This record gives sequence, C-alpha cells and structure tokens, in this order.
Amino acid sequence: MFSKACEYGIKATIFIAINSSENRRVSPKEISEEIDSPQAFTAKILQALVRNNIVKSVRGAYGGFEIEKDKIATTKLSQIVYAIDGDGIYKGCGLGLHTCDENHPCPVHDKFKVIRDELKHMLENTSLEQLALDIKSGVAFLKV
Amino acid sequence: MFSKACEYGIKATIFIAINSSENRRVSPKEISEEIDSPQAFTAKILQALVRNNIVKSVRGAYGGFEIEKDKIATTKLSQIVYAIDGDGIYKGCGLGLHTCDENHPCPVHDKFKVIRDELKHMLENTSLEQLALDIKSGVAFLKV
DNA sequence: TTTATTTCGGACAACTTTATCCTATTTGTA
DNA sequence: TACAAATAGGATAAAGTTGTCCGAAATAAA
Repeated sequence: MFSKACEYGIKATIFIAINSSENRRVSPKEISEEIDSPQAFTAKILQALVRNNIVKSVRGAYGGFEIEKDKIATTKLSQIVYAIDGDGIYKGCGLGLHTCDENHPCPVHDKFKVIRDELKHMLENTSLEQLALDIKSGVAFLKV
Repeated sequence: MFSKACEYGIKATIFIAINSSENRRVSPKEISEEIDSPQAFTAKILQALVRNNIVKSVRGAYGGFEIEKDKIATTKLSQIVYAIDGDGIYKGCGLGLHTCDENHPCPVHDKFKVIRDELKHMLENTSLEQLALDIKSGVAFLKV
C-alpha cells in the first residue's frame, strides 16, 4: 500500500510528535531505534518531511527534530503520505490505464473508486494527534 | 496498489476470457497488443497464471492461451491477484510491523482493517465474467 | 519424419526503491 | 575562536521489480 519510505515517515513523525508534546527534540538515531528502521535511510526521509514542512529540524548542538505543538493536532496522515509517496494512491488507474474515468473506465474503475475514496477520507481525517495518543497510552505500538 | 505484473495479469486474463468465450486461443503477441503491455514480460506473467491454474496454455502450432468456459464465471479477481502478488494486500501491517493484530496493533491498524477487508471482499466477489462482459459490451476498456 | 509454430524457462539488462557512507554545513558552548 | 554536536546532501551500493533475448521443448500439419 505505502512504500517503505512512507511507512518509516509515518512512524517517525508520530514518534517526533510524542516527544515534541513533552518538549524533547529527537535525533535520527533515537527515531530509528524506536521505530525499528535503518538510520541513514530514515534521516533521508526526515529531510523530505522537513522540506514539506511536516516537521522542523534544528541543526547543531542540542538540535534534532521537532513538531510545533499546534501542528500535532492539525497535521493529517494524508499530508505525510503525500509528502513521501505523492498522490499516486488516490490518482491513477488501478489497472494502469493512462486515462481512466467515468467516460473511459477500466474494468474495475467503479469498484476501486469506492475503496480509494474511503482510503482518502480516512487519511484526510486521521490526525497525528490521534495516532500519537494511542502510542502514549500504550494502546498501539511503533515497532515489533 | 497492485504491481505492474499484476495489472498486466488481470488485463491479460480478461482478454483471454473474452476470446475463450468465443472459442479463440490468443498469443502473447495479441494479448500484449490488446492490453498495451511489453510482450516478453507479459509472456512471463502468463506462465505464472498457467502454473497457478488460472489459464491454460497449449503449446505448438495452433496453440495459445485459453480459459475453460466454466472457469470464466467461477474465477475471482482475488485468485489472479494472489497468483501474482501473493497475499500481501490483505495480510501484513500497513506500517510494516512484524506482528500487528488486535492485541498488538500499529497506530492505524483499525482504520486500515476496515479498508482492507472491503478490498478483500471486493476482489473475492468480482468474477472474471463480470469484468469480461463490460469489455465485450464496450462499457469498459483494457487500454489507453 | 521433417518443418513451422508456439509456449517454457533461464540468463541477463535496465530501472526503481531501499539502504549506507562520507563530507559539508550549521549552531551552541567553553 | 575553536570545538563538539547535529542535520543536509551527494555519491554509491544492494536489492527488488520490470523488461528483453534466445535457445529448448512441445505439438500440429505436411
């Protein structure tokens, strides 16, 4: 469904959010340990998240990654996915046709549309805050 | 969502079904032209479909690919997908956790489960016949 | 039995994604 | 200012997916 990069990106952002809510910056090393991902690759993905204004980075001593507190509630899962995987999940034909719409559908167009719209709706209505709260309360997990 | 191989596989199977319903065998060349896919690669995918008993191949002169007529109605989209992409679409965690279930969920487990179950249901309840009929009647298309 | 036709299957090439490494740049503190 | 601690970013490697090529094997017809 998502690329590996996107999976790491989502988990990393959640971990950063949890720490930012307690005023702690975190390093790629910490992040990759907590979400069980390759460190250097995770660092690359963090760069993309910074460029897309999802998270903030602070260079130099005592630096690290953080998220502004008010952004934790407003950032949606869809924004993270879009920053890393683009809009391929919603757009594009399920069977790879160049043009696939109501007027010129692929054989599974209608059936796919239902599911994709639901996926889109879910991503656009799931906030970083919700996800972070489940980790904080021990209801959900970022690794294993 | 699906791999390229799977997209080609689905379209190829539909095209074979249409022709088998009219007692015609088709070659990889014909297939790849009709579904707009690379010929040699498509041939490889057809081999996989044959091994998985989705389609039948007949070697030698006047040979080609076909599907037994009664199979057209009973074959489900899920079987084609499974033959090529495996069960990764249903199984496996959306965020790549090793174990992700009710007891040890990833942050998006519940939300994903809903969508994946729906996708699974759709694939398991869509028959090759339905898809082929839409192409035959000109309501849907296999290329462009 | 020979020949033409057609799928099968292994080897390999190209491209994309995933992952690593090393140096440059930035920044806080002594 | 010098140093240490961090992220940024380019180069490159490893692995997976996509795609090509060619000879082997099978089969129908002459």
